[in-house]
Amino acid sequence: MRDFKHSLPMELMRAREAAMARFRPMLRDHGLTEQQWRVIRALVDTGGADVGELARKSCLLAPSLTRILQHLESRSLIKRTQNSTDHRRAIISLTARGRRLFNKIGPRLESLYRVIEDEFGMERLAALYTLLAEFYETLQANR
Amino acid sequence: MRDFKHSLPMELMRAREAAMARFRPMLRDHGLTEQQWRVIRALVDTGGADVGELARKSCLLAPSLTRILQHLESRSLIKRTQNSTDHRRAIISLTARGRRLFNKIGPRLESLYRVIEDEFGMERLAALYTLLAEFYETLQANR
DNA sequence: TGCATTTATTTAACATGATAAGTATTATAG
DNA sequence: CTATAATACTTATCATGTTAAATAAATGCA
Repeated sequence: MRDFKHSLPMELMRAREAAMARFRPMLRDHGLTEQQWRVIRALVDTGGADVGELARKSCLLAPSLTRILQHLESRSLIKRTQNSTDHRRAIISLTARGRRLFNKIGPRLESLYRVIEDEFGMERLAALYTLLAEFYETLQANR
Repeated sequence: MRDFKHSLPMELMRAREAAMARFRPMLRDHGLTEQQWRVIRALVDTGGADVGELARKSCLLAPSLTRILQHLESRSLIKRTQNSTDHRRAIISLTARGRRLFNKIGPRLESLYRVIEDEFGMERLAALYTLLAEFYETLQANR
């Protein structure tokens, strides 16, 4: 059998964890988990979206997102607006406080990311991005 | 700011999830989570190890591993043997039942893995492995 | 030897991951 | 127009992720 060390899901996880270990402490200093941050960032990107779109953009399962939104709402970082044409959907958007938090954290995470770019090199990083995107597309196409 | 879609941790996660989606149903059919399977596989690889070594080999945090071992022990898939020289460490190993389960599932997962090899191509897969390992090493080295 | 320190593992507490089931709203066939 | 199916979330349940603290055994040093 193929060596255990060469399990692709494990390698993907280890690489991801090595990167997240750089980012997580700063998020934690601001009382955010990485998942909560993904939601906030998706809301900045979209300027407001329903739960389904948010789930796709932030790569979260619907039940997880439901809990995270409840949490963020209790901290007044997001707000819900009823969609007038479809009452099943609620449009989620950032509050002013949520935007302020994003503006404070975003640049700091960017600079941490640049350190990684410097260490690993832009070319290899780009190559990695390409392979990952191709891998994902291949597996989705034949699903 | 860099496009949200190009967040490396997200891309790593998406690629991993695409792969795991192929494997998870079969594990589930046998009542195993992916993490439980990683532990079983690490035990086959090592032929028995203490909790610390298992945590490293299976990429699990110690608290998670503690719970998983309790679970696997209750299903009689693993057993604990006291280390006579160091009473803090218990050596974990598979039971006969655990080995039988591994022998049943292992080959089926292997064949699923070969499908991915065929779809994505051995060369690109090897390139991906290499980049992932280099990325991990780079980030660990400068930690 | 005796005691502070380190190491190995477990507990605790809270957040998320994964699957199934429930609820409310909208779309659709007849 | 209405019963039915599909859609969009939410709840429920169990397992794991993450951090901090607790416990117990082994080590190191005065």
